[in-house]
Amino acid sequence: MGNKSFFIDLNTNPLLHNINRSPIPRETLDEELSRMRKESKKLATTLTSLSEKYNSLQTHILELQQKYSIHEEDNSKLILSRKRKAEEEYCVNNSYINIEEASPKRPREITTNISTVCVKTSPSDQTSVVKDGYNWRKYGQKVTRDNPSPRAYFKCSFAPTCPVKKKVQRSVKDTSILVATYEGEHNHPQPSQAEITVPSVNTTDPTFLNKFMEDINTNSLQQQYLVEQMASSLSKNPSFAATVATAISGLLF
DNA sequence: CGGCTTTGACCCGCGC
DNA sequence: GCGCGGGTCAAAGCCG
Repeated sequence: MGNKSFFIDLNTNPLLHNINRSPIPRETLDEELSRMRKESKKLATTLTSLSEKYNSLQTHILELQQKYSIHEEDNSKLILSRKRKAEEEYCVNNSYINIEEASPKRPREITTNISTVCVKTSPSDQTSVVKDGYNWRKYGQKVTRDNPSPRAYFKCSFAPTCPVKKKVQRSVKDTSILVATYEGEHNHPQPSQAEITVPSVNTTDPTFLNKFMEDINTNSLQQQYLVEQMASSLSKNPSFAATVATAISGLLF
């Protein structure tokens, strides 16, 4: 046995075998085949485990959604005005939903593009700041009837040029969740991309998993968001599963 | 000193 | 018409 180190290319480029035709001993090939089978088994186990975790996460999300919708219904029957009910429903089924039309009950105010964003914060963080890359000026704060946490009112710093307003209030059910409601569209570029707390994720990007691993090590909030993104992508994006498999196999080897 | 936050007062729509 | 409650204003205070 001379040089025991050899290169495995997993047959990704069959042309290489034609170029390098030096004979490989059968024992070595058998050994390698056996090792690859083991690795394949390990990979299958990892994927099964990942799939199980995803399923349990999805079940959990569905349970939460059901809980929320039941609660909303109760609230609407008891105390909430129609307007407030409509506003809260924006956040029930997703973390980010665009609503094209404002409440018809307010004809005075022609508002378009109302959107709601739920942001998970650390429980110790008591501020009402949702970093989204724009600069905001707080112009009011109010304690509302249905929520003990005060609602903060913000205007874009570019006002009056920029008509965008933002309302931020903690969720009644989970005070670590900040619910930000945006009204209108910015008519200017984003002043600072660096301050964005919630990152946008391109799950079709092959380098996504590497970025994901880095993020896990640096930011727990981002970690939670990215896990949600992954769970969502597993169901919505067929190529994402392949990307995950590739990345995992990369880690294993 | 300028910009931002705080906070009480005021406005206005909605339901009764 | 009245009261309630959400949204906004604006003066005062704070901070870099």
